[in-house]
Amino acid sequence: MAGRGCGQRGDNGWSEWGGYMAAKKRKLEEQFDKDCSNNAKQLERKSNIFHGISIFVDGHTEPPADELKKLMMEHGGVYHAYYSKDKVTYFISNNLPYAKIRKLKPNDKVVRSQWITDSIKQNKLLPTYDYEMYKDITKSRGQTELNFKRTEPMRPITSDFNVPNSDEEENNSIEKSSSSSETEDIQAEEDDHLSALDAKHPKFLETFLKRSRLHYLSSTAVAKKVYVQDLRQKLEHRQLIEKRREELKNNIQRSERDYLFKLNDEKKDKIYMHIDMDCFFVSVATRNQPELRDQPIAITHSKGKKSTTTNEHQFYSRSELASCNYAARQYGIKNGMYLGKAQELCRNHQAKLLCLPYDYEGFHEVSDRFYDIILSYTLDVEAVSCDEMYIDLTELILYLKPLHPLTFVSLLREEIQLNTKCPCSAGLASNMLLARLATRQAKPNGQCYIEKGYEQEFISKQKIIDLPGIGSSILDKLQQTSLHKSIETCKHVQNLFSLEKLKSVLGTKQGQTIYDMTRGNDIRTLAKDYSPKSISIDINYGIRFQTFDELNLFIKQLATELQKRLQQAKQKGKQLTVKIRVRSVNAPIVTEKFMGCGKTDDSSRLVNLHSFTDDLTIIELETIKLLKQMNFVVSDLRGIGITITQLQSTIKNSHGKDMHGTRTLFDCNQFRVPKLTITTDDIQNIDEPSESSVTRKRPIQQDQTTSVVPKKLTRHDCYTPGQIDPRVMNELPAEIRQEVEEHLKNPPTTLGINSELHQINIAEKSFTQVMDHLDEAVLNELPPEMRREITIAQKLRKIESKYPPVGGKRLVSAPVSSTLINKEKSNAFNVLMNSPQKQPIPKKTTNPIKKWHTETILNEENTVPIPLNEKKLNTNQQQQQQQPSIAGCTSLNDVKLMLREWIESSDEPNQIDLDLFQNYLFDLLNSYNAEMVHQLLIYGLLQLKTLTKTIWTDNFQILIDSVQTRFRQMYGGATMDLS
DNA sequence: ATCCTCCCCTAC
DNA sequence: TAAGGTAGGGGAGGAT
Repeated sequence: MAGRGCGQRGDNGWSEWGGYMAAKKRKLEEQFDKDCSNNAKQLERKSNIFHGISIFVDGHTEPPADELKKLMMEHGGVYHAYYSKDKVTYFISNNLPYAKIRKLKPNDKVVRSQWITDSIKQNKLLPTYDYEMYKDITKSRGQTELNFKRTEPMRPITSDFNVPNSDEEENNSIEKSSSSSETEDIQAEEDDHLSALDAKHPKFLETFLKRSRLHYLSSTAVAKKVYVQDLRQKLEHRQLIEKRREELKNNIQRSERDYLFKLNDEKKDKIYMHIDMDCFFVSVATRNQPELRDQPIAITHSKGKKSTTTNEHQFYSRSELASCNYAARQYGIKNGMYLGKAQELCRNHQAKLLCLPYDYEGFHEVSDRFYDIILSYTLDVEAVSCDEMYIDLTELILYLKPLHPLTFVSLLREEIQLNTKCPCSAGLASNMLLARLATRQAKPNGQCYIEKGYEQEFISKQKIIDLPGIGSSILDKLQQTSLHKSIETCKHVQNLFSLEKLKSVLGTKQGQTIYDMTRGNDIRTLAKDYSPKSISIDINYGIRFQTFDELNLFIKQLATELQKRLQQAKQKGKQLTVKIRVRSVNAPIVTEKFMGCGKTDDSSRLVNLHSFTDDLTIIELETIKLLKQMNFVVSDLRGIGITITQLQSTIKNSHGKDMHGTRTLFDCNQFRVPKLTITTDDIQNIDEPSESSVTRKRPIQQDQTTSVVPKKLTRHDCYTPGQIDPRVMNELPAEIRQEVEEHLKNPPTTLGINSELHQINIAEKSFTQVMDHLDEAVLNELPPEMRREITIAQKLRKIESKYPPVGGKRLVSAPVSSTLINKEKSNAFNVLMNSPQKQPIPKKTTNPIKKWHTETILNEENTVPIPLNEKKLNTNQQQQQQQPSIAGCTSLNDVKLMLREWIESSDEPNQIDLDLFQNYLFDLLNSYNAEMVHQLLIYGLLQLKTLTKTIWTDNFQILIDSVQTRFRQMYGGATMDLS
């Protein structure tokens, strides 16, 4: 993989950086390279000849890429820093290797840079024909494809000291095991320099996650927990277990040992097993070449270094070892170590480290087999990770009586070995802690049973650092308390620390835990009921942004991924935490590890969401909001994470049925629209899908059939205007509370309207609030007619909420609205109320404009625009004090950008979008920002002038007319001058 | 005294 | 080059 941008830059446009540039390394230059696009934004627009044209520059060009970038910006075109199959229309290059051509779409044109400069000279867009480099690109593709499809097979790369004759059969067999389609893809990406380097690249997140070992570990751990959990519900599986146990019982030949073993089941003796694959990644990668296992092996992304002529100027690789085998460990090599370091250790022993690539497909396969074998004997399993679990063997051993546990375990391990070609180790003991430590003792490829009577002896000699949950930090704390004595084993702790001492050094819980652990005590039982407590995404690699815009774009991707995870887990959360890592003041800008985060200062911030959510936009907006509260320089950002906590399952509970049933989570009293009498409680419940009890203790997760207990309101709580949190209500002094309730029942604005109408108003509010919170997934499943009804109602609602009475004059409820509300038989209504997923969502985040480019149901809608006079509805809504916004944009510039993107991206606007935009302009007028309205309309007209989009122009004119009408109403007949 | 937020630590 | 993710437990210290 060639270094991106290596040959792209001349000195052009960079004189301002002068000596700075000269002083820094190429990697640093790349960052400023990205920055160029920002500078370009401030460039003067000279023409629009490249309108609708976007380019990607590859390789060395004249003028260089930076200059081309600038030129494109000045003349209305778009420059992409990365090649994207979806976006780039012209590939600019003066010398493009064939290897890259195959990456292009058939219609992509490879054009010489001169096309750009000539076009500018003549001030018009010239035909590309004379500048195209590979005119027959489409034709030659078939051929190219054939030539390039077979990618260079992955081979084991020996670092430092190369394996002699590395091209021989030995390697071919390895190729076989590792040249999955995935590795082929990766290889394909690597052989040109278009791959995703940092988080600015649109594909970065995807490629990163695909390759990240840590992501693999955490995601598979969760997957296995879920898998075991699900299997427990399956009746068929219990039958399988019975069958398998039967077979086992019949097939074993008992030895003397078996008859000697007695499990004292009267004393309720327990027997736990911990089982773990040995150096999982390496074992899998070599499962077809076990003979390799004698030499030191590691799994790395880096291929190590091929050339081994001398030891001088060896490149020190910062690629981390995902896993290394025991042969490597004997030299002090450890998982997570930099490859460079590991190579050094090997070199010290005149050994060579064999670096093998990741084989994620194989990991999955082996992991699945490993689990399925064990699960075919028992479901008393707690999944720890893809290659590790705890098993409560008590019941199984009683069943297999008088079989010795270790006899069973050897049979089991044998089966695993045969089936996966990978070794594993197991530990047995009377509790989970000892079982786990026994495994460590057993490794590699062994088993160990700490029998009664040997437990104290065993635990005494265990190292503190080997206890689960004890890391270097805690060890340090312990050692610092008695500098003169070495504290290494459990025995040391037993002798030197009283319970009180431990608690004072480490805190109550940790102190107690360590006190117990060092004595071999552990009262835990298998965690059988898995439900996640948080779902999150963290990226601390490749984070390099120059502008907030770039960051925002990445956050959108993060939010999208997080939403996906929430939905897959069928969870919604009520709390969102953003965590950032910012380069420490003294840390170098260019990190030691390529694209790493270096030394950082970390901080986090959380917000309590208004309701349980898995909504992309809410996540995105709340994240950005929190980020804006945190002080940091964007270019110093090195890591970012979003965590959703306070989870609630969205699937059916014990009382309800799912979507296709009749009752759902949503189908609770609090979501029913009351018929006649309404209390303030009912209104509160719309906003707060919680049980009323204030006494239950957090955490809330135990019972998913009940909702969350209200938490105290804090400064972070966010409520939309017009909504009152019940907790606030409860805490108000009685007097004020009464007043507020009174106000809710009889808002001043409804004076003179009879009481029945109040109730309708409130009912209407409830219903429309519910409607606001529907998401497109639910809407999509409705029949078109219903959908339309709802969409119209949503629009009404939207408009209603945005139009406080003008000039003190109240308008009467429009008929549309009340019929809709009163029509309890209405299909749409019923379906809505039975919808499973819907929870109230803060209104501010339901802006459908977000869907401009991800068109969902809205563009299918055949919605008739609603005449202005029908839109004015009676409302109790409080006046919104916030600055009007659309799709999260408030500043003139942002809205302009969005407007431009909107116009450019479609041949004709869809009605909903137009309405939303119109509403937004009205909002601006209402907040006396006619100037902005004026500017936006002018800008829109200007954009349309350069295009020939008739439908657009017509629609935009209609919009302008409406705005003018509104403007006249407000400003005594004056008209905006848009000429 | 108890809760909450913002960390830190650990594990795979 | 390189792919330093995530879930969960728990402590410090401020807020209530």
